[in-house]
Amino acid sequence: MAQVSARKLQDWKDQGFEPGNCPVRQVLDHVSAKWPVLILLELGRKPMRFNELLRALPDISKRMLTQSLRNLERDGILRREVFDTKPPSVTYSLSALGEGFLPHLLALVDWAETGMPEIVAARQRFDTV
Amino acid sequence: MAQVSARKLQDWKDQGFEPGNCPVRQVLDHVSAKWPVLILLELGRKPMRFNELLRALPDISKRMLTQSLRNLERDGILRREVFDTKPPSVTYSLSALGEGFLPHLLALVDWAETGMPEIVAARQRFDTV
DNA sequence: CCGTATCCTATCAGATACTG
DNA sequence: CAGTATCTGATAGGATACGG
Repeated sequence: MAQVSARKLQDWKDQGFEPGNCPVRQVLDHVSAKWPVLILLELGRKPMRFNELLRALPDISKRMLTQSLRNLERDGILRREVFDTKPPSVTYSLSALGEGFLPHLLALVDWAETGMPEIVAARQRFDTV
Repeated sequence: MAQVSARKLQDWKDQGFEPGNCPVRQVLDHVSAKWPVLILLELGRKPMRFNELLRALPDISKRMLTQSLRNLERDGILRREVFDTKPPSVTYSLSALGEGFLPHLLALVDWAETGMPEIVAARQRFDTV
């Protein structure tokens, strides 16, 4: 594993990727930020409409929901479909790209859940010193 | 996969996990933030000293490096060893927990790299509309 | 060498009010 | 229903200077 990590980093540096201009990091930032994670998990269950998401995520604001959805849509991770009914309805769903991301996200969440006891213990040790 | 996602979310809600008080998210935030990702990738290659990391990550500031290292140390993801030589030296290395995280991180990076062409295309479509 | 302390700015994110 | 606009407080993050 260390070798993989080492090779990847070297590859990037060979290509002149400074952390600042790395396109991968931009995407990672979008998907791993506060709300996008929750949004993607919700949409992993089923496609949803705007206000449906608003209700499912109790303490998100409209502003943040809109912004997060736009970012994810722009990156092609989710799809936005407008039905010109009255009143209008808009549904959001994962794209193929988004579906491909979900397993990684769940694996990460699993890792964090599994490691929680150890992490909590580490924190207590750190804080009491 | 959708089922896994659905069950997980329901489990959390049953346990009264609001997004705001979710401990998993705190950890995820720490490891997925701007600098920690790069730090973990570097330490995935080999243990490193403070200034060594500073040189490896060209545009990080001391302040941010210190802060990021402390967060990761507090969560027990990396280990900090002080050798009381003169001048003093401090080395950072991944803990078992950190080693366990690395594969997930690399998988995510891989996903992002593989998907980049599609993402770039999606962005252009989005921006030209 | 390995940090801390301070200051200062830019961006993030919540609350509120308004629109097609 | 599905947003946009605006204002404001909180937070992140860079630059610089200093200390053990």
